[in-house]
Amino acid sequence: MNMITKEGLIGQLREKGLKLTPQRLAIVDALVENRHLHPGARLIYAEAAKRTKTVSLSTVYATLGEFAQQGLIKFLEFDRMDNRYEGNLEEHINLVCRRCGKIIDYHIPTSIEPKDIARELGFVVTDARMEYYGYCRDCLAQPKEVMAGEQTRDQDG
Amino acid sequence: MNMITKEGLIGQLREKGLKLTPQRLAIVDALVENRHLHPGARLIYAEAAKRTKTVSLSTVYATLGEFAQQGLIKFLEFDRMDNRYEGNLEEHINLVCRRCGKIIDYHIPTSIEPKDIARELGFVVTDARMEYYGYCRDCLAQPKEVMAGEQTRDQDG
DNA sequence: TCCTAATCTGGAATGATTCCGAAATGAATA
DNA sequence: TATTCATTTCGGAATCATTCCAGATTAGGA
Repeated sequence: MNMITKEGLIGQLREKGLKLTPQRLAIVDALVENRHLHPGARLIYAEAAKRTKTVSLSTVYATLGEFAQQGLIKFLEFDRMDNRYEGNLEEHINLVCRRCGKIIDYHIPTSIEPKDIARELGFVVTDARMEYYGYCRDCLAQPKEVMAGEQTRDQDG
Repeated sequence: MNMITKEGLIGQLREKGLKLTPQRLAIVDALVENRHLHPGARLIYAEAAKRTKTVSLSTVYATLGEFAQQGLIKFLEFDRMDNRYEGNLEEHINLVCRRCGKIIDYHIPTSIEPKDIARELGFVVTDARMEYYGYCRDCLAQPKEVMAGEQTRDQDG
């Protein structure tokens, strides 16, 4: 496992010489406590706001960007207008439910070898990202009527 | 292979009862002729505009959305503010170069079995998407100085 | 306690995408 | 060929996540 923890993140901030501001600590908390949700900036903002007197959305964006850049968390470009961040740095597939939006991590048993790609195409892989879209167990358990007539997204049926 | 072709797309439009307007034909051409580029809406708009008297960006968006919804092309949610569409419907990995932005298709030799996921998690996969980020051969061939100091993106290092 | 680079902030700006009502037009039909 | 109308197109406004900015604040070393 390679999940973010409060201590781990704070330790890394110290190592990298980044200041420990109340805003950052609040964001760290929000991040860790919601790590399984693949939270977006808005959620982190809302959660962080509960934990400190002042935080602005600008700060949340800047901080998450900084964290991602430093490799503390992973940035997911997603969902058109709602990016997400994740604390699971392990290689895995994100299973994205088209109905409820929930994201489930699925550990990859065998992955495509970056070495093969480098050899074949000369392309050096630095980062991967995989998503399978579909319907999660909970949503499948819903009565049919509820599922029917629901467009998954505007565009990509 | 399962690449889009002009005849194929037009045939499908007919089958599905969609009208063949000059705008759509121009978009079809733009799509087919740039299929290896994973073009975004702006590019298609620019290319389509060369091929017909009138096209609006709204129309391009609507049309690409319609095509994707009908399964003629695949919609890629991407790049924060610049989505892409692709004509390669085959299962593959998109190799995204962090420097020049080029996207190379890499055919998947062995993929993760949706059946396994369904059995283990009850998650039914309807659609997949995989991206490996890194540097393409051409960019790696550049002198080091050019590569140095280049941030891949704002956020996700 | 001082000092300064690092941070924070609110609001304006950005830019892709969507929405909307009205005008235009394929193409089926008479 | 003319008629008809559901489909498509259009442009411009609206949306909305994210970024930018310039000034105010502050963490933390000296």
